Amino acid sequence: MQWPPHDTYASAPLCPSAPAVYLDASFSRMPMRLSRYFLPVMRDTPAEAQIVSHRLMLRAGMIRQQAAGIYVWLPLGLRVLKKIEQVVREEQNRAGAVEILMPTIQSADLWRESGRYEAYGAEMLRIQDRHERAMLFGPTAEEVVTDVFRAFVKSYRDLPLNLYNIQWKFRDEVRPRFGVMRGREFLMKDAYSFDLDEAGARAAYNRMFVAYLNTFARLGLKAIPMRADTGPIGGDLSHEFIILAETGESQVFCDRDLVDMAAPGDVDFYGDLQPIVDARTTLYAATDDMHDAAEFEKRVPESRRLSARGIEVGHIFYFGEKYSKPMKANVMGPDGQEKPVHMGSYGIGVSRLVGGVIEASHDEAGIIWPESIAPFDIAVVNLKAGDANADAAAEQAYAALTKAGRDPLLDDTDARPGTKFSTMDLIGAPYQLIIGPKGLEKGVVEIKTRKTGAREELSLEAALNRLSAA
RNA sequence: CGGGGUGUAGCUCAGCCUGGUAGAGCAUCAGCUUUGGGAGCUGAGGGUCGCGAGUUCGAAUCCCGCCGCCCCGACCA
Repeated sequence: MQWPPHDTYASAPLCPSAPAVYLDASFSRMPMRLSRYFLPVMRDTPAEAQIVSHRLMLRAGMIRQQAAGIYVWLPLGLRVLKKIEQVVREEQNRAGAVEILMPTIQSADLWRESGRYEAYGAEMLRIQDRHERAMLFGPTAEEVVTDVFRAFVKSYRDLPLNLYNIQWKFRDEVRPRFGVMRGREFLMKDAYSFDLDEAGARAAYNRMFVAYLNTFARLGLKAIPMRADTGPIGGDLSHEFIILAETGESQVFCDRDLVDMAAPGDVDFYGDLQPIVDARTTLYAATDDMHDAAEFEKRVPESRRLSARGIEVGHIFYFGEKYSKPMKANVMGPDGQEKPVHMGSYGIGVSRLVGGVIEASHDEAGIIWPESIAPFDIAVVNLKAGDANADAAAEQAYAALTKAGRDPLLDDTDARPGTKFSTMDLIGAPYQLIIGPKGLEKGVVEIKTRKTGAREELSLEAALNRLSAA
């Protein structure tokens, strides 16, 4: 096939209707008009979906199941996924972690070194390449990152180091369910810290702990760190971050005071983070497998005892020399002695969070996105496409909001008003700017706040000022 | 992996028990009428009834095998 000359691409806009300024690979801003978009919403609820996030993601045209626990991400879902990914990335970077990208397909040999090739059960998807070499679709990446580390880092002077990646993983769950909340293929942020000793590792752990608080807060979630099982390693350095939702997978118990504890926000990640961590780990909080009813009642006054369902959205873990020792990831210490590096790993289920956010934020009509990750932040609804006044006002609004750096979706289709309202409520943009001929005759448009349902009539100019400023 | 379901039009489902030419609503397309919270009328298109092998004159329906998907449990980011 003959490819067009390169400058054909260079000169042609990727989408004829979209000025170059629209293009943004991070999806942080990509205004769209519905007539040119792909938004296959469904009125009926597919029978296979049981929980609300799964139902709403299917109905809103965010995903399509391709096989059990494996999904196609449709445009609307992909936008949210990318926006969550970007929030996670920014907070990892802020906490000093450095992004890499590791392969999805890994060599079995690495896993034999750590001993996990045999230890990992049927959840690991084992595959063979054409040379009959044993490969696998990575369920996690400790081995790969340890291999990277040992190849390049030899001295304590290069520590601390935290490498993370955001990559698709595969775990061949016996029973995938809850849509993307427990798929087999899932997008995960996994970070790996490397330190000279346990004290250094604890500081690394605290940085991720705080980064997680900030990350989930930016996603509009109240995430509570709960002590998790540390397994054979022991110690107190493992926490699951749990969001509360009625459909949560596990029962959790905690002190109510933890629920509304504010995120730390701007902190010095290389200062002392221990007080921040302590403030959130001294109060009682446990998942059912770690729960101690007697201790719960002893430590938490009855009025503050909270028993609820929770969804795990993050997990941080210190595991010391578990991988560095068998894989010989050693560093030279200041004392001239070579020793295995101390490691920790820190996961966030990025694709799971899409479902998790919906579980935590929806109503009968559909999804209610937090502004930070909404696929579109403003839905501009032209109630009567084809009406000259409505068209002009809607186009003006769309252009102004785009220019103001917002991320609007313009519904310029000729569907009926009721259909438009239902669709926009379903896909959950935080604000709807409703423009119709009747309002324009009176000189007003309407702003509807999705979360509260509050509507306000005001002039187009005032509406644009308000929505541009946010 | 144990237990229980289910598979019929894009979606939700009826028909299966008791075998006899494939159905409804929504969606799609055309036309007309409508137009501020999922419109109405008329017409049209759309299905190897999951796959395979049986029984039978005849199978969506009965028998056997396989596969997919869902739910409960165990397991899990």
